[in-house]
Amino acid sequence: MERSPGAALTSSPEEEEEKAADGHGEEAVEQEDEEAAPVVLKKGPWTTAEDAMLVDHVRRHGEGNWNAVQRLTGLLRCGKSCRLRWTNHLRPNLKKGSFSPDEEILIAQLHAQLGNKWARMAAHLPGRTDNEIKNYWNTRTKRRQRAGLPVYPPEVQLQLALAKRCRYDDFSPLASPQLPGAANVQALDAASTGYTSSRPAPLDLARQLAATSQTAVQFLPPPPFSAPSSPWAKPFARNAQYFQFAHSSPVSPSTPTRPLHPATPDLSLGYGVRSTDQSRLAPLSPSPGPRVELPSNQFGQAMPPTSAAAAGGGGAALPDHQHQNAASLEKMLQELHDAIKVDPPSLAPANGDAERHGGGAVLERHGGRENKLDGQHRDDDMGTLFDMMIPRLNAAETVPVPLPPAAAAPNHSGSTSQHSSDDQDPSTVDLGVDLPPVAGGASPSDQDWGLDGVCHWSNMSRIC
DNA sequence: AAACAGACCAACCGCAACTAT
DNA sequence: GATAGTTGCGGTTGGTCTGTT
Repeated sequence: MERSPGAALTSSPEEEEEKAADGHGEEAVEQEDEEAAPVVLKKGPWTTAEDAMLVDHVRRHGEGNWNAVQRLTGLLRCGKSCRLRWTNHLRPNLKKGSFSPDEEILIAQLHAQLGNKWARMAAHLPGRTDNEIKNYWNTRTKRRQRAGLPVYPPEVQLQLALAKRCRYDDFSPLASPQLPGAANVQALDAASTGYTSSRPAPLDLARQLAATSQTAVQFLPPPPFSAPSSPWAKPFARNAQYFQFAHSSPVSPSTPTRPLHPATPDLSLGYGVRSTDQSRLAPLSPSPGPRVELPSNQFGQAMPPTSAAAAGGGGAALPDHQHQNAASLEKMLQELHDAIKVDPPSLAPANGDAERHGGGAVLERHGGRENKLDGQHRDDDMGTLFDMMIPRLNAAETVPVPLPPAAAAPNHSGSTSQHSSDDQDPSTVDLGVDLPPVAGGASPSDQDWGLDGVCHWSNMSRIC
């Protein structure tokens, strides 16, 4: 193990650059090595001269053997630091700049599937580093949590809800056939990364649900990078509009576009809620392999029940597409009711389309089984799902729906820390659905989302 | 203009897995 | 198999930038 000996050198970058330029030749370091003198390694920001030395070293010797860099070049950096610098800043084909909207969506999906597996996520985002993704995610989740906004975009929330509904034990014996054309991150993960649990990741279950029931929850590739606006970091009203667009360019080689399934209802909930079948939501989980890693869920705090409403930016003056979204949600909810065979709370008028979906049998079978957990979780799950969806319906249809108290259990850990992440029981995965205190008679939707623009990212700083 | 807060970013630290001896 | 060295990963920290008061 390498430990940084001694105190870090503290001087200005200019000074360090000068030192690096004229002071640290190979001879000097070799001399030090011969004398076995302790080398005080430098810490802190890299100078351009150091970068040049490192680049030159990699050009000559290739990547790897990072501890030799200091020995061969005289660079007063530990191997770990060199590797980090190269990986995060110097290696070619790095993509700098802010994340595109589609990258943001993909990150959310990957995080929902993988948890805080930044390196694995980075593998699906060419040119991006794990550190970059990690910083991005932590910053935005912290901001969103503070604002009481959902951590995940609605489409991912829905998949999580489905996954939560379908407990692991219910599905573990089932095969998980790949959906048609589902070349995706999961396939890559399953093939190239190690899963460490014997149970499938939560989002696997949504896929299994989709495959088992004929309700066909479809998971499609993420949107391309050429979106005109950020669907997540921008006001949701605009998001919904954006996701009405049709795209075709692939995100990356690992997330190719795929043919759309013509007979598949769209369950993408907000980000891609369309009355058509054009959801591009990527498959979020591979077929359960021999080892399945459960996603860490470090977000103990849940989302407000109105989170889904944000996707549509619903409000008194709903644009047409948002009405469509609401109708689509309504239909989706009805389908889920039918599929899971749980009486929903009184909602908007039932949609007759729901009965044409024949997913109920299988789901009923699973839902009817006694779970390891107490029987309440079933209601909790549905409540969670309803909570995500109903407020949005409320916003669109002004149908008041009482929120199940079970889903209102807040968890205000308020931290994005990893401490609770990896050991959390995935069967109790928090969907990020939280119920902030609702004051007065206004609905959460009206209070929290869209109607007055408080959900806009630009307003975040003022919320708290 | 100054103070402050938040966002963003780069880098470090500790740990674990992997590999070579 | 044991040990040391190396690499990779994830969490955290601290500095800088930017917007707000």
